[in-house]
Amino acid sequence: MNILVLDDEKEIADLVELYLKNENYTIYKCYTSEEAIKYIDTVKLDFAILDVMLKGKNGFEICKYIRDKNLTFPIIMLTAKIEDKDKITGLTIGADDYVTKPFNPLELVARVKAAARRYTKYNDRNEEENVYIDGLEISKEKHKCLLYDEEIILTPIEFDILLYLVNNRGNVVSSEELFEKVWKEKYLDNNNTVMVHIRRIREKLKEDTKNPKFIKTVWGVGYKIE
Amino acid sequence: MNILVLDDEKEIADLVELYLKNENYTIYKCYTSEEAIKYIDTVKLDFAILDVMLKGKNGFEICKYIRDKNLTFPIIMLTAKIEDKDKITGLTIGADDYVTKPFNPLELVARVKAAARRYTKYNDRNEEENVYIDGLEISKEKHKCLLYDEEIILTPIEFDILLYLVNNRGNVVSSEELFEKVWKEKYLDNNNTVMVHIRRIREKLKEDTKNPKFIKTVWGVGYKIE
DNA sequence: ACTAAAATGTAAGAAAATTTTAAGATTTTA
DNA sequence: TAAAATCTTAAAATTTTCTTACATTTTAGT
Repeated sequence: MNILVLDDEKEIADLVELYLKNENYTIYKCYTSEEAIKYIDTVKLDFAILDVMLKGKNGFEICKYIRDKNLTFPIIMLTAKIEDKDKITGLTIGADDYVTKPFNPLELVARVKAAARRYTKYNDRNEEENVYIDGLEISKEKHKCLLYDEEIILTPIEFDILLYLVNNRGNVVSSEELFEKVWKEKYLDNNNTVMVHIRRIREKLKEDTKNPKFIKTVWGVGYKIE
Repeated sequence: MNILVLDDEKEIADLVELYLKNENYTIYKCYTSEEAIKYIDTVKLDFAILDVMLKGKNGFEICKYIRDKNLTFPIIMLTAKIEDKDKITGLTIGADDYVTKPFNPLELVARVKAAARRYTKYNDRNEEENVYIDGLEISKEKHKCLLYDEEIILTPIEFDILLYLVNNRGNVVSSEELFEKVWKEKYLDNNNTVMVHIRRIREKLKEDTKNPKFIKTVWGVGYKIE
């Protein structure tokens, strides 16, 4: 994840950088808004942490610059502890959260993670809500799976696998692809984890082992639902 | 879709307008409640986004004005993070959802879409004052909970959690969502606060621990009431 | 302002359910 | 028929949820 960090107080920028690098994020650190704009224009950023009060342009304007470019990644603003809370609200427009100085770096890290989590959640919400296939009905919102109107209790991973297959109805999906989409991590050695899960899903869907109705195996390639 | 946007902070109203126009909605933007009332009286609106705290009339009164006219389209309220919880709860009555400032415009767009979808799906609003589920009766107005006609004394947080679950009957609600809705704060690390409250509610509802009747846990996802 | 009671939050270990692993069995392909 | 791919199974490892006790905060009454 590429994170832009902008603060004209060198110590703070360095501190933030130190803690975030520790979480294996890539940091684009800058002390002036000019540098920040350069990064915004050239790097594919995933997150920004901006100080509100800078010498020249203030952080709010950078935030606005980002939003005006229709970039939607999360932004956290750093604000000095001011009495006037309305002012904070005003200055953090378009941001996702703010942290008042002085702050505990660990709290900042926690907020970064939380904002990033929320962002991916809202970004993934693009698929259709309900899917029907033969006797199978899957409701993403209710997190429910019905087989001939009878509820089938699936575990989170089982549900995600079935949903992915159903969303790619008609296409063959390899174990590798399934793993990377559901687990959201790189597929390394050929563990048969996916296979075991497929087995359990078939079991719960009361599939005929020799001739599955829903999840078919395409030999040498993967699985598919027609 | 015609959306009314009311916020006396010009930047926020403009930002919201920018993002919603991008989704091909028609925006009626205003900075004062007077303008808003003019639009409400003259335009056939489908949605409203209202700031709770305005200089003159507050957004809640506008919300009430809309509901008193028997208009049932969805309303999302914008609230500052700082305003105290009780006040927010009071002020968002009659609204469908709220978003705390600062917010990511993308999140707002997602919530608008979700509220609109729900609205068109079931056009009957969840406006009833009392909810009955099996032996459980919840009176929103009286802030009371009856189990087989016997009053169960719930603390404010317990009541809010139960109410939220009941209002989302049939859907699974994650701890994270529950926390953000009830506490109106951003959910950071995995605290088990929600879990402990669920436990206490179950206890008061005399749930069978191994097989709860009302609040079911959906493993890896959250809780739900059917 | 002080105190007691109630409400809420935190943390740690127990319990429950899921997920991974690994090894042997079976099926398919060439 | 042998090799490759997939399936099956069960136990081990991990994750999530539950429970409990206690700490802290808030509220209400003097």
